[in-house]
Amino acid sequence: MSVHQTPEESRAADRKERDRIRRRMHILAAAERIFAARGFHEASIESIAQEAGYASGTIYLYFEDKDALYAALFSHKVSAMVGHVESESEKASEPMEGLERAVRAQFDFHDQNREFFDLLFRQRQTAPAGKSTRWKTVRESYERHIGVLQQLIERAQKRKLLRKMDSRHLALLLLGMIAQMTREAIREGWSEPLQNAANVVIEVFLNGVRRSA
Amino acid sequence: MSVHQTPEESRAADRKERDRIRRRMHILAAAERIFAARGFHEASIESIAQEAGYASGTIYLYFEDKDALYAALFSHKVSAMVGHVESESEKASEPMEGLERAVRAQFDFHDQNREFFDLLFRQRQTAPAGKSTRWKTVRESYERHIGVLQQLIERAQKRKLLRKMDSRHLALLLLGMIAQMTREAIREGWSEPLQNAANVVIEVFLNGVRRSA
Amino acid sequence: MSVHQTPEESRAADRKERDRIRRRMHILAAAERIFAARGFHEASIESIAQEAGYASGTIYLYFEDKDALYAALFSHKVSAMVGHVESESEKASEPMEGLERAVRAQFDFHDQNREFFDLLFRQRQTAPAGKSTRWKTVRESYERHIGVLQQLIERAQKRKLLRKMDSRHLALLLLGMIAQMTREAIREGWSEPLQNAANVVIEVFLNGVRRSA
Amino acid sequence: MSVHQTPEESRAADRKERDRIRRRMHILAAAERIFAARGFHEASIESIAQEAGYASGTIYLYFEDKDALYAALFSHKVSAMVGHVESESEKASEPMEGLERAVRAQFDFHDQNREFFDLLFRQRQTAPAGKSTRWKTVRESYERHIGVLQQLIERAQKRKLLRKMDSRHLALLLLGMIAQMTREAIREGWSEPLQNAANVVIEVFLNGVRRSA
DNA sequence: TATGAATGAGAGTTCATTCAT
DNA sequence: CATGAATGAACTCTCATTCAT
Repeated sequence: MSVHQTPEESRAADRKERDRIRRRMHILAAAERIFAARGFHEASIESIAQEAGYASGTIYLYFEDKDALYAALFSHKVSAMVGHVESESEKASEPMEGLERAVRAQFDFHDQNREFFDLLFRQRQTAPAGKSTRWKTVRESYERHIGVLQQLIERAQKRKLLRKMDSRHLALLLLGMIAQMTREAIREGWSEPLQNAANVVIEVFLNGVRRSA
Repeated sequence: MSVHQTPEESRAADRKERDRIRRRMHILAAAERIFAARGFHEASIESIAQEAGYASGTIYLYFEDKDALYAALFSHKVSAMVGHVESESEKASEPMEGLERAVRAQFDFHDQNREFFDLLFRQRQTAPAGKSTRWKTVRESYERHIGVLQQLIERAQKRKLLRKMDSRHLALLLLGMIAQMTREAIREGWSEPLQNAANVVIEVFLNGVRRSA
Repeated sequence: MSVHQTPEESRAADRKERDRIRRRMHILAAAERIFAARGFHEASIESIAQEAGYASGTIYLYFEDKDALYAALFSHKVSAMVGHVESESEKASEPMEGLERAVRAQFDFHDQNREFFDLLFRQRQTAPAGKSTRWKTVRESYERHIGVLQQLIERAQKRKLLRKMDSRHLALLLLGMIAQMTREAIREGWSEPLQNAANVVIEVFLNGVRRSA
Repeated sequence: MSVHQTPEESRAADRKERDRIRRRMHILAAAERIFAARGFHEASIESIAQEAGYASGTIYLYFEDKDALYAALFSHKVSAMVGHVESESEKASEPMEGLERAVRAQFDFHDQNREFFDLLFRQRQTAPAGKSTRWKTVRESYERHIGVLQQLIERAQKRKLLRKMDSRHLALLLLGMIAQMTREAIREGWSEPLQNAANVVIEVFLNGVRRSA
């Protein structure tokens, strides 16, 4: 009732909050498995709840509705991906290595989240009516992701390591190639990791396919 | 009732059949618009029928069920795309030109079918239970599509115009880049045609992005 | 336009009318096969029309709606059955023989119309709303049918050949036994004719099953 | 979540299960009224739900589909009938009394379930495609029902109380007479109980209708 | 007369969401 | 906090019926 809290109350509240977040993440993980396996519409709240070991009503204590759960999953995953790619690329001392690291990091991430990426690529591009704000953050994360690649490219261009072409276009092309290889891996059920695919993508992206005279 | 037909009867039957096919195509076109705008699940038969100017029951006179309509749309579109790309590439006298023509033809096609391609890339990779035969032809068309690019690449490799790399991988990378640019065009609502995007793709694919010393 | 007809016109009109009745009967025969095989709801107008060699719309030129067709079938069949049983029983010179002939005639009829009788016994006892007048005649035929048996029984009772029991009840019991044997024949797919069943029914009905001391 | 249950949990689970069964029975009772009044096809799930005081979707929490509800009703009723007839007949010390008790028990049961029996006799003899296992138990109950009568008859035959005739045929004839009287009671809206009808059936079955010299 | 394409009401069924316990 | 029974809107699909040809 009071806005003032004793230290104990505060600590208890903290723990409560932490517990709540942990349970939220637990549900999110269950949702990922189910959504990834079946897609948005074929995945029922009931099945997600079951996967998480809860009853269906409980989901609604942590997420406003099905779309919110879905959006939260995307938000979480895409953020993590950007973070991973960004931090990996920052380990490099020079832009070309950074670019290569970024591509490898991306494939890494895909490797560990194959089903999710199938979902990601299939994602409808337009948010359902009335839920657009919710998807804005996802969109922003995605933009930041492109931005990371774009910056690396631009830095390399400044150092005259890469040709002068529209950096956003180039970033998109890189992503397109990565996405396609991941989808192929899913489709064909590739068992080996995607580092080989990473090599091909980097090679083609940097040097093209034309036979040098 | 009779197995014998007068010429008139025959002609009348022909016209009936043609009419039927025309109406089918009309529904298919409506379905394309609705499916493309909303995706499979969000698109209701009712809305497709309305778009086509029919009552909902009428759809079922032309397609067995919703999935059949969806599959027919894919079958039709993907076949047309393969045909277009293939015939365009065959106009070329030598493989490198053929490859370029193929890429441009593909972008051409995307330009005229932007929404559909959004749908295509989002397409679930597994057919719904019990409808798998129906989707086999779609899958085969898609494979043939990759095959066309693959062959062009291989021919160029034989003439030592392209480097020796896995031709299927290269074909996939090309498609991945094309797909990504098309999605970007949809996402951003690009108004200009995609030929500029085609140039970038061809340039990067052939020469890579590394600045030659 | 004129209400007066020349003799030719009259004859032509007669033939037209006869043709119309022939086609009606043709449809009725097709309807019998389909209704008997599937029951009222599972039988579609389309399938009946097909069976008759017509298009579905044509059925409506001869019958007001599906229920009317169904009722007409019952009306026709039950009338025929009563007629057959009645005329057979009238060949007898004395009531007991008449009763036996009636039972045999009934089984005869069932034998030639097995599927239809399955339908008859399954028939809903209440007419659909708004169609009750149509079913009145069917009901009346059925009553007349019971009446025929009842009269035979009463005549035999008057001659002290049968015991004094409620004649309507006895008529119903006879019908009940016949019906049950026919249904069993349908259920089990008996191939031989039902005359053996007729013997059992007559024997039991007349003499009961108690072993005489 | 835990496999271990405290006694309270166990009791709570028991009550839950009992509640569930009670609600199932409640729906079954509503379904009986509606099905009996209208037949399978004319009875909508919506109307059954309404009769039970539920929304339509709720029905599906207790029964897989409409056919399952229908089959459950039959299963339940026919089992109860067999049980009732069997246990009544077993109260008798000798077969003839057993037979009489069986017939009376059957009429008893019909008296309390008139509408249902109208439905029972109208029941389609062939199960819908893909649902045949569900109907097998109903069929088996029905066979057991005939079997009970058959056994009583055979026992009486062994004691030379009844004549040597096919016992299954005799059982069927009994059932046929009972059914017919029940249907007549429904059709005519008899208000008095059916024990009078039972007397007639027993009398005719045992002694026949022929006037002894 | 006959056709059969088109209709649209109505059915069964699913499932996200709510809320009393 | 968690539950899961109940809800009811929304959807797909069927088919008796109509009517322009």
